[in-house]
Amino acid sequence: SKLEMGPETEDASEREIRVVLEEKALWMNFQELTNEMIVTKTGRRMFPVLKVGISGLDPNSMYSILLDFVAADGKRWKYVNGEWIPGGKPEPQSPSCVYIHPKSPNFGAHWMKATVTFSKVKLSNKMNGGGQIMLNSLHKYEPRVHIVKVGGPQKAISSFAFPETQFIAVTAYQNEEITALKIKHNPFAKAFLDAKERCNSKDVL
Amino acid sequence: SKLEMGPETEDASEREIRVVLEEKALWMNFQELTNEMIVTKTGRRMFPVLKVGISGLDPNSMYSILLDFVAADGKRWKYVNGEWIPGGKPEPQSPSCVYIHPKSPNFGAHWMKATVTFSKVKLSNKMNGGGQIMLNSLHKYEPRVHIVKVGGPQKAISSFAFPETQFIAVTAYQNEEITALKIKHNPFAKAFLDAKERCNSKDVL
DNA sequence: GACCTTCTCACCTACGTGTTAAGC
DNA sequence: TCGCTTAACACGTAGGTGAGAAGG
Repeated sequence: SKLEMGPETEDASEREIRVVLEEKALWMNFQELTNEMIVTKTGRRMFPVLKVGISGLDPNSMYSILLDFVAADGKRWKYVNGEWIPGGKPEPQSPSCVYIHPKSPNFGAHWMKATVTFSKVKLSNKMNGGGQIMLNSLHKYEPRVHIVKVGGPQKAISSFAFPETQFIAVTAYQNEEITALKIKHNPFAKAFLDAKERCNSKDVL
Repeated sequence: SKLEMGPETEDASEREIRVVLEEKALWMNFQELTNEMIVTKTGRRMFPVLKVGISGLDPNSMYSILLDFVAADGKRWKYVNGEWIPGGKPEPQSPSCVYIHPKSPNFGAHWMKATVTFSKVKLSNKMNGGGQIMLNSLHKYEPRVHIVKVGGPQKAISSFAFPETQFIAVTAYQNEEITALKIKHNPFAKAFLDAKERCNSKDVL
């Protein structure tokens, strides 16, 4: 299912819904180096995980929280001599499919009482309708969160983009500094952190 | 949070909501032997897992699905000489706390499109507000599912009990036939299934 | 002693990592 | 060759089993 959007924040009128990115410092460490996210056939989780704090909802109304990825430019990027350089011809990119946060739909009170975490979204380079989001490898994307009021008169959608979380989709990491940063912070990559530590203690001996 | 119930099926009027137990044959294997469920301080999952098919909801209305456990009798049971025998004095038992299915609230269409599975409910013998359900060890219980319409004028609750799924809460299995049946069917107990198989092949040698 | 509960343990399921070599 | 993708792999996280010994 795709989401065709008009201009952003169609209905941030009366209440002023706010969505703020969490762990911004971590994201900026990656942004500095130009962030990369692995895409695989079966889908790969994001790291860092996108987490947001939400406020300004009606506690008693029902909302769904959506995540999609906007092509930051239509360009194909290439990593040469330690640098990302864009291809010249921007192709038109349609917005990605939409990931629906698994706790959707739920009350405004639920979404506001704690950080909303998109830990389970999976990025793929193939379309295989298992809830994964298909992206084009070597293209740049910007995550975007949508808040949709459900049950009521519909058409109340607010959208929020997070430039700090931009990344280039890749099938294998290009910048080894990105790899090192992922290993340093992602608990699931602990095996490789341990390996590096063993290496370092060898150097000392 | 407790659920005080009047007579069952307060509002099964116009639509006739139906809730049917899945994997009934498996449940009856356990029922035959008098089923037991482990309770621990931190909470233990049920096996078999309670799974139900739901029909007759309004696809566009919002419902929450609840699970609780009714004390089948107030009696304390005892396993002696390979048999469960009840104690004489039935104590009054209040209904258990309520487990809210994690996909609640959701549309009728969602609940009806696939089997609803309570795999994550945890049974405990202590009260330690982490979403676990406290039961009294050595007492007999009957699982019960409630369907609550939310958002609307409330007070529309339908309840369904499943006699085939009755069990006695225990801190350690009493009937070794129950243990064997659990090991046979629960993938998480595969270690003990393998051990038994190694044993059997030894016998052959 | 008898009965029930608690804790630690080995052994699984299930799956998230980057690495590496092979494929195209 | 080169650039990119794929699949198998070792090694983690995270947590669900009953066994068996210890506790009350």
